[in-house]
Amino acid sequence: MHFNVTIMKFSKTLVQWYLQNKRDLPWRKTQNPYYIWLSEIILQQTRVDQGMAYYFKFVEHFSTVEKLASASEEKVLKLWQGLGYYSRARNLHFSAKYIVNELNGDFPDTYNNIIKLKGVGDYTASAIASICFNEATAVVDGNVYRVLARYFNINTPINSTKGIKEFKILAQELIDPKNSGTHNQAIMEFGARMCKPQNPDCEICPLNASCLALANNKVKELPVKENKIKIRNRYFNYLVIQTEDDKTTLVKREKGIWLNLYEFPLIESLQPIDEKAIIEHEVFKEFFNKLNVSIQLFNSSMLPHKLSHQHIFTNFWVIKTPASSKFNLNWSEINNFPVSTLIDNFLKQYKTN
DNA sequence: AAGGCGTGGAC
DNA sequence: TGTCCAAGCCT
Repeated sequence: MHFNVTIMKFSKTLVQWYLQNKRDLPWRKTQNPYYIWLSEIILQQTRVDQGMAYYFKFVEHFSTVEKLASASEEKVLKLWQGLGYYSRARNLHFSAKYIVNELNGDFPDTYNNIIKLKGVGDYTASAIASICFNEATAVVDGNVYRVLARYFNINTPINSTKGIKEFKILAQELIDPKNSGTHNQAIMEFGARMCKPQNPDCEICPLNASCLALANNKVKELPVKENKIKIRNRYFNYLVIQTEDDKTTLVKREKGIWLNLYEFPLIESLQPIDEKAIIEHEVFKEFFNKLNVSIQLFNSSMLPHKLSHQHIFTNFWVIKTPASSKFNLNWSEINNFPVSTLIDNFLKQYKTN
């Protein structure tokens, strides 16, 4: 019984702090599940500051789930361009079509049905169910892991199977069932603004008197995370075709990173390769067999593009050719295609030359 | 279950 | 500079 009192105090303290300190964010003005869904997908592994402009763009272009569903995937990906984790956009679009075509346009209104949407996992289903439908399902995101690991001094790795289960159960015990949406947003906002990863504001924290990590001087060690990712190096050689009549060619990526985005014809290698190797490569021969071409490296040294899990070193080879029916994309239309930030950065440089 | 999947801000 | 990691999900 004493523990229950503590639980209620925990939630009440968080919610009280939240109501006084919450940021004024656009998705906090609505309980429309479509908009909440949109915001939650955009904010997966993404900071509010980075996602905000995309939220406004999507609300403006797709004010309803029907409008999103009837758009082309290319349009959706183009609007998503620059935000990363593009499977979010593909799944968002897929699920919009599912809602319109299979659910008669009615957004699912329970955790169990919301989580059936592609791209929606335990976190997002809990967020939508609690915020929009007042279902008492606890969210566990990076903020919640941190707040709980510190407050209860838990050193189970948060990305282990055991940790995922343990923290979900704990979060579920702590939720205020009468106030689940606000509770969930409160603990996340608290983690983002007070119990920050670096330099948390423990001195002024409303929970500092009962925080076990603070009492045990473990704040900096928590939460524990295991399995550091290994970074692999990749070497990209893009064939930037420039015909005499100002045409070029883009191709759609068919696997791995940047799936369904567009890029120039690509020769990839495990180690850097030189111009001779490019010219002798099959892809090059396919495109330029018997054509009179000149080849020039655009960048002076390989351009590093660092992702969280791989480093891509890129050369952009500008290849000038006579007009050919093989190359029929006008340079003026190139901005209609969704491309990676790597390609986008190149295009900005190239066009100003 | 472990690895793939982006980008950019903070320190 | 490198390192961490952010309202995670999928396979």
